[in-house]
Amino acid sequence: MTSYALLSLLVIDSENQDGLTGYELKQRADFTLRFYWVSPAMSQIYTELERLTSHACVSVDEDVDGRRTTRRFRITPAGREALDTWLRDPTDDFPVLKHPVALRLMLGAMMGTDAVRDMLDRYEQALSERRQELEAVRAMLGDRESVAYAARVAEWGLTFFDAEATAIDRTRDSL
Amino acid sequence: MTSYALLSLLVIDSENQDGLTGYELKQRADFTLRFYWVSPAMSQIYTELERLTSHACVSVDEDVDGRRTTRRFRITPAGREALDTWLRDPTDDFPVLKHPVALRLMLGAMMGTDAVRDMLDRYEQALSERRQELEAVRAMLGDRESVAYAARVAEWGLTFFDAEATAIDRTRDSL
DNA sequence: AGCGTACTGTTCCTAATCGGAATATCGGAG
DNA sequence: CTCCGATATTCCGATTAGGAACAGTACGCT
Repeated sequence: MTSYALLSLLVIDSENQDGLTGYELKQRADFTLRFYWVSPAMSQIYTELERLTSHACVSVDEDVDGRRTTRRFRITPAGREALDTWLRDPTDDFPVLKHPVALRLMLGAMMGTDAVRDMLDRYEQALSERRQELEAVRAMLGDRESVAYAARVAEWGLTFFDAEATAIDRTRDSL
Repeated sequence: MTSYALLSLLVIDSENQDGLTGYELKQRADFTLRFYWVSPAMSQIYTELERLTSHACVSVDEDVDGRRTTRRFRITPAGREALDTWLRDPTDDFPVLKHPVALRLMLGAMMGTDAVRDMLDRYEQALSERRQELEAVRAMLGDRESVAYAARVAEWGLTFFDAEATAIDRTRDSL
């Protein structure tokens, strides 16, 4: 799955002819991918790139910058095709949510009402920070047609964050 | 993290004096834990139980049932304490969402509007099935005080599902 | 010029998690 | 008594997580 996520980052960047380094891919992942997926570990990015290269889904350019050589990766036509096949595969699986707050809330009786309230407050705070970050991404995308789908994904994320805020309020009211 | 999830299942079941087998834990996880976490693989359940046993957080009863011996696991006071310490730890991390639909939506321009619509329809369908399952769990919990927190977690999940439905609608309207 | 330091870029290591297949026993329907 | 589904555990390989370690680069500062 992660390989498709990386290919998608490479496609999105592909107007830029230079390609991306593993390091840059990590940065892009940290910037947007993390809102609806996870930002893969460094280690995984490089191993996936290795694999994608061996499948000819990405091509590598070795840049010699003085004393070190860095590698820039670009998606190949074969990579695009693999991505396209995956996009058309109708067996999309269901989203996975790992929610530490819910996990703890389950044991609210053991925590006590005050500790639950504190936890909710902390989560509310963290949530509003994330929301602002995503809002900034959304604002940056504007209404340019070329990034319309990215904007839709950002909107989706904002809807999710708002629902979380609602859930916090409802839970607090029920205590 | 998974070990705490298992401990929480054992705590919740602990009115029942018999304890649970690994298999039963898997069933409980499939039933509720999957809505706000993941249902761990068999392999992981047994390895975690092994580890928890070695840390004296769970105790094991070997039941000899005819030709085979099965093991029932119960949480120990030390296990409760470990769980309690974790519950009071204020460093709860942020929820992680892995959303395949959003990942594909990002490349909507490559999919084409029709394929995007189809994907949204399929997700809407899958979502309503999940919602019904969770609704059934919620109904089963009723308003008994002993499961009030589980009910709150279920409500939280329903709020999430409703937000997903909203996001689907908004995305569809924007196409 | 030399120094410090933050950033860029890659590799490496370990642990945790995933996903089921394989195995084997049990319990009940017919 | 036989078959089949449920119970129970083990095993395997692959993927994912999370950073530390290492090395070069860019840039401001004195």
